[in-house]
Amino acid sequence: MVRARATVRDLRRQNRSVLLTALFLDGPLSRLQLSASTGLSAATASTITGELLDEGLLTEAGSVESDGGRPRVLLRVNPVFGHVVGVDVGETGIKVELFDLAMTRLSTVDLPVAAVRPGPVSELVAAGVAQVLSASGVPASSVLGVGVGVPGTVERGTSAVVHAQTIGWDAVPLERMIREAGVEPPLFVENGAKTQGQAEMWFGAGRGARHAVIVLVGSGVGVAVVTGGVMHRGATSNAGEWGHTTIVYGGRRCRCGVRGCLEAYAGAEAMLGRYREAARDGSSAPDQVSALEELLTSRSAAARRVVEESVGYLGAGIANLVNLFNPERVVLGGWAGLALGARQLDRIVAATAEHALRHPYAQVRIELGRTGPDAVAVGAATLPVAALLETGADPRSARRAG
Amino acid sequence: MVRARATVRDLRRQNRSVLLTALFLDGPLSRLQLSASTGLSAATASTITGELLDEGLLTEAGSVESDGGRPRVLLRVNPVFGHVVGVDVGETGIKVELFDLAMTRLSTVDLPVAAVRPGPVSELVAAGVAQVLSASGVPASSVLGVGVGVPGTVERGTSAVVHAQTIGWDAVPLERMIREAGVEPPLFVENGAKTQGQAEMWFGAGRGARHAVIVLVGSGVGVAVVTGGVMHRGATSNAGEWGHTTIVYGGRRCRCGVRGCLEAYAGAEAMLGRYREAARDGSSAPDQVSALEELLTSRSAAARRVVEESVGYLGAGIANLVNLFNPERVVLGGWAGLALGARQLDRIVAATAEHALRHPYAQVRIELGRTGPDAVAVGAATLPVAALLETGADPRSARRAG
DNA sequence: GAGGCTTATTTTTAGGCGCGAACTAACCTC
DNA sequence: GAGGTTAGTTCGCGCCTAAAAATAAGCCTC
Repeated sequence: MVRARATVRDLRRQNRSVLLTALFLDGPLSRLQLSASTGLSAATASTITGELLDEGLLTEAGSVESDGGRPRVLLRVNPVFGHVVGVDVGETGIKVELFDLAMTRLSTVDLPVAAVRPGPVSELVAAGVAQVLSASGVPASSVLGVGVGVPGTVERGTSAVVHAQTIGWDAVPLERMIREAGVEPPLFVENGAKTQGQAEMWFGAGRGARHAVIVLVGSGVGVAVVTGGVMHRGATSNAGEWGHTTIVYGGRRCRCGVRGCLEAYAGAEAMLGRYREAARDGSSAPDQVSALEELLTSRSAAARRVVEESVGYLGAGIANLVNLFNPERVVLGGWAGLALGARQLDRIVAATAEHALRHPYAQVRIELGRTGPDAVAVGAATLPVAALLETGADPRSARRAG
Repeated sequence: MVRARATVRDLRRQNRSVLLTALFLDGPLSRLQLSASTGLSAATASTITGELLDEGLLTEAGSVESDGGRPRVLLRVNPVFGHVVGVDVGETGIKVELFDLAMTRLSTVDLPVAAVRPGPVSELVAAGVAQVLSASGVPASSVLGVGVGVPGTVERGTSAVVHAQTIGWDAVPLERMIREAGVEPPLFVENGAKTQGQAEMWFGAGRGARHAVIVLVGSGVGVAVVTGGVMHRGATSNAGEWGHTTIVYGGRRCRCGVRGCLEAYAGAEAMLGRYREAARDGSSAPDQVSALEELLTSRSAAARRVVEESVGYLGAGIANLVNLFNPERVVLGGWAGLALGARQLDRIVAATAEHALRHPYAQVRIELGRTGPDAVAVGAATLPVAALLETGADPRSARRAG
């Protein structure tokens, strides 16, 4: 409600941003189409796109013949104006990916990690960034930014600080550390669930929704909430700790120490834990992923009961989000969420319907996620792109040339 | 992220809005103070305030001598530029209040209601509005808008529609009905918890916070969530149904039909219900308010256990909000919330601390509400004011003269 | 009590911006 | 190649804010 004052320069910046965003999200468009879809006059659309073409942000992308008139020239964001890097810092390894501005993946590097300690992780990130650049021949000066998705919450001050209880990170100044390890482009550190949510919003099942909840079920559970097209962060970027909301007051003890957290019931670890307790036949699976697969396909009564209960808890948890946020879309993602959802989406939806209020439930569509295994990295790479689009790539603010 | 295009007219509108909002919220200010606090140049602050003075939106409010220079002339929002009406539609009666633009209460009317049926309610609202106007001699043409706080959720389309399961309202076109009952000024229908939250944000314990959660415990429980200074509404204005989030999976059946809702544990009705079950000595109190008072002051073991448990459930519920929204402030309000909080705030805070994650909890301050019993009406009256401030009282858009 | 000093506000000037109208460009059909 | 049609550009206008200059309105000192 309380906005900041604005000047004519802000006007231009905003309209540049609007045009650039329209072109980025809705592919090649002619100047007149742009004018129609943004509401700007043809004159203004023309002068601004002219400016953006001069600056190298846009390129022409062929033309479309029309029935009897001058053909339209299609414009698009120049894929090689700059590049972006997305990094997924996981508990077992680091994935670094390089994209051009059309979000085409140019290079990928996977680096295994023995112990997720901040020092070595920062070094590996820097090494990975260098590797993807040299592998694809992209000069470092062309990189608009490096996005980093991390487990745990990210506090954004002058320099991002990471808190991740589960891997023992307490107030780790990761942004500074990565910078000191030799990464020069602007850094964007963000919680992995939020970067993955961003990927679903731009390229996956969240496309087009203004109010959406992206539920991520992996070993634990997390959520990214988008309201009014904006990712929800809260006062200190700690928002969205859905996994540790109480759903069974006085229930099972969670690894965070509290009783009855959703994560103690609905994550892969919790499901497998409850299964181990229920059936003493001991899964032989080597890792969580195949263990969950085994649990989900098992026909034993114990397995089926665990799965059924988990579906119930997850549905209730989703219903809580539906009641609180009233989204138009819920996207179920994360490796465990996709595995569970592939077989049980109907029943998850039914459990949600059972626990949610009729009215908000009637507004929502619940879908499976549609981004691949590198969603965290893709989402991380969108962060510098989002920054570029939001500022309208204002040439007056400091920016590295393309 | 995706904004709309803007023109020079939007610029002016926005800067008018910024100045007007600064004056409304931070009392009388001189032109130069305005310039400093908004970031606008002194010249612009001067021309815009000149315009607003001409239009009657502002008045001079004395001057302050300075040490050796020209004294500053203080400006303020003209209290009699227009008036606003706030209506609280409750389950037992309707309260109508008239304010000037300085939010000074000019007149109040309380109308008892036998059965909350939409038709009679609309008629009563219209009658109440007419009464407060004639009582204070304010002409109807001076009323900028009438805000109406209602139980249940409000769907805002071309005309607001109310859903309130608890009182049997299903898709009631209240806005149209009130209009047809003879209320002419613009109508602003909103959920009562949200209007009360708005009152706390502007005049109560929420002042100054950009991310806040206003928890309302009455007969049932509700919440208003403010993120980034904006009241959270969701896709169809149904957001914030905290009372029916599951906190005890499979627990007590709630009046909404689902098991384990927070409202089945933490509202006054739930507390009294559990008390009746626990202690068969039967309260003799004539109404809920005094019954709760009795419960809270009773020294019986049963009463103390019920209160203690309720504090735990409420704390867990608040912790869920803290984890999900990461607010800087939690305000506990509502008649039952204030009664409970007056004696047990420490223990509610402790219960919240116990259930919330360390980090988001460390950012939050939990306080008692500071608005009086007419908070819903005051908050409702702020709705037209907020609309006025947001549009910058643009004289080009249709508006009734002051 | 006149001149100088200080601070507040208004006026003037300059640089931008988006829009609408008029204009040019590039194609098609007959 | 004339006429028609659609796409894109140019130009003048009205508005906007910022910066600089001018004016207003007090206080202080000698």
